[in-house]
Amino acid sequence: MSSENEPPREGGEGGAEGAPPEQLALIRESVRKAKTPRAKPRTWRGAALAEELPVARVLVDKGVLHLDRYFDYAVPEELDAQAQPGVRVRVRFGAGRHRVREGRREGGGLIDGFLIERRAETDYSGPLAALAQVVSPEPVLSEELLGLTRAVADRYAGSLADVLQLAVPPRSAAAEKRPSPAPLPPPAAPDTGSWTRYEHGGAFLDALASGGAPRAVWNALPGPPWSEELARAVAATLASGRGALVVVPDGRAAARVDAALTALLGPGRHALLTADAGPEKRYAQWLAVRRGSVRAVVGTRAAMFAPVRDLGLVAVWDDGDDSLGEQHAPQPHARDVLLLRAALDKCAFLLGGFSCTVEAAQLVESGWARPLVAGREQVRRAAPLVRTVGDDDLARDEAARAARLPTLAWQAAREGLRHGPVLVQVPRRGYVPRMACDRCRAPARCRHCSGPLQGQDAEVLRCGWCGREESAWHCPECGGFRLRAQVVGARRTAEELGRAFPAVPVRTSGREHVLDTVPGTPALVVSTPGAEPVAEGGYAAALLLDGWAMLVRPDLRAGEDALRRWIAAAALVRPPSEGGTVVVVAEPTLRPVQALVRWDPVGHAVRELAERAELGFPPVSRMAAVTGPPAAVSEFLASAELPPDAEVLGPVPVPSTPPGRPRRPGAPPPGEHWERALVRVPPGTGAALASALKAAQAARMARGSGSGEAVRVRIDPPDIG
DNA sequence: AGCACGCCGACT
DNA sequence: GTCGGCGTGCTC
Repeated sequence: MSSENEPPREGGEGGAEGAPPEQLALIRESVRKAKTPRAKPRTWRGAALAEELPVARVLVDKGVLHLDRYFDYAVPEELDAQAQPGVRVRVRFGAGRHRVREGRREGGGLIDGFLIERRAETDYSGPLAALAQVVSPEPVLSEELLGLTRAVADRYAGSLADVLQLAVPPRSAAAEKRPSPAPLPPPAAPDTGSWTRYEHGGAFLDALASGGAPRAVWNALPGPPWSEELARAVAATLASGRGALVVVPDGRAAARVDAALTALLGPGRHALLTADAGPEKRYAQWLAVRRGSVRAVVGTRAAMFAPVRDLGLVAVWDDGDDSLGEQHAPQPHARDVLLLRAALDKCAFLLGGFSCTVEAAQLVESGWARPLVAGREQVRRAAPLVRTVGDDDLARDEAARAARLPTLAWQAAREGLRHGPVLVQVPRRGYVPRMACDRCRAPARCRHCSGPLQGQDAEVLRCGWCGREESAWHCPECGGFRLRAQVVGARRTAEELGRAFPAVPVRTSGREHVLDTVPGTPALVVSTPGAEPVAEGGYAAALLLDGWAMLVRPDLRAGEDALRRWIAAAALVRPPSEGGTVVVVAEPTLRPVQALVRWDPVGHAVRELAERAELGFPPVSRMAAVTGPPAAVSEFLASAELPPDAEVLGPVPVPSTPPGRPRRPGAPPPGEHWERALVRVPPGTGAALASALKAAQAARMARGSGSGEAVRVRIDPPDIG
């Protein structure tokens, strides 16, 4: 545009004449201060400024550099109408824009941003640049969404720009052009349905329907589908005239809730927000929600930011599933984002699952949420019979050694197949099998560091801790020199079972081919955890074969995770009145195994929580990980003004990525040595820790690249040993 | 991150 | 008096 940046006419900008004089004066003053050689007042695009509120406060979308600062821009008159709070804008940003050549401002690339607010004046002392463009008049960033994203950025010591990238989907002009459908009136309140199985279940639904904001941790029972119960909670909230949001771990679960909502409410009352819809369709759905055409949302983790109007309920299902943790900075977890939403919007909160995380138990323990559980009688009626096969049983079991499967499992499979499908849960292929002595079953350990020896694909034994190769292993217990894998891959188990029951079809569900449902006829269904299909009428039996592998992981969550996966599979099995049986191959004395047998995931989580509190572990204490080159980490920690009772653990070296495997975020680049320190603060100090770390990051960025390399700060690191 | 500004030494 | 080296700091 040729008129851009032309020197102004003497006496100011024609169209701005009627503006309050002090506003214009301020803008003109800021222009006058421009460090141009022949400082003259300027206009923008040769045109006038907006009369009212001529300043636009903009969040410039430029990664982590600026952290949470806003920048003020002048609003040209022709953008006045479109430049509303919440719209996407484009601005010039960069030091280059002060370069003056032939009387024109140049340089500074065009950058995307969000218009945060319109103001009468600026507190910036330099000259304001003009908004270059309003990308679209759609106000995608509402005040509520801004408040939420800011709270998430604070909680996770991240930048607002990073969180906004997660919260606002990329624009699709085509989707914006299409009008969203007219909203439907609120539906009638649903009946209580199977919520009567839970103590206070009916009261919870009533509270939702009458506009209340109850908060509950819901331990779901097998039987009537959880998706249907969740749909009822959504319907009750809609009936109150408010909106509802449900976040689930994966597309399969979202499809189930979607189907349940359609069955209960008919089409048009809810949106499905998942990645597999494709960007344009997804944006159209998102817009329909933002525009208020649709009042309810079900989706995967990115839906946690969905701009539902007048939010009455947020719900999350199976919060122990790690896909509810965002992969992108600052890695917020859906459960915690929805906690923030419930607090900010003063709406109802529902955290449901067949199992129970320590975080969920903590919400109940602290009194913030109330338990929504079934009585023991209901549990006994719904949960299948669980039997265990421990090490002693295995040692005595000749058949198990010969055929990899314990006798009890064979019996359960044979019996189950007479009545319907049998589920076989096997470890994921990613789980490197650990090795043990073939004769006495003593685990094979590294002779240097006692780490676990693992069998690679290429038949090479390698220590899982120090990485050394072992070529001449022999058992220190019994002198044996033959090894066996402790767990068997899905394919081999499937083959073996198929041979044993030649008349029965074998179906597999896993990484590549995930089955959604299987018919209720006899079949062996071999599945990895999380990929179990739902069987029509329920499975007659389930064999959980990976107990050993799940429990030995050196992870705080190993027990909770194992229990969660077992219960998820066992919940697909018929009730005991129909002969439903589960066999788990794991030591019956272990706490998660006992919790499965008694079907008491809440009790398990409560005990775990007590232990974490005693040891000062999260989520009772809040932790943050600081990772980077050793010098950078120690410099960072020295410069950070941590809360007074913060405790620094480490730093310890970060294990480097084994060659040939993809580098995970937070792992050092090949050839570099990184360290990680953990910072721990007592309960209630989490916010102070996050803000201290954020401030230290900001200071570090401002100092520039000269004084050392960047460190990564991660609140609530998931993989602490 | 770019990118311009500025202080200081060397050269026409 | 003027050119240009890189160190420092800002981006509305």
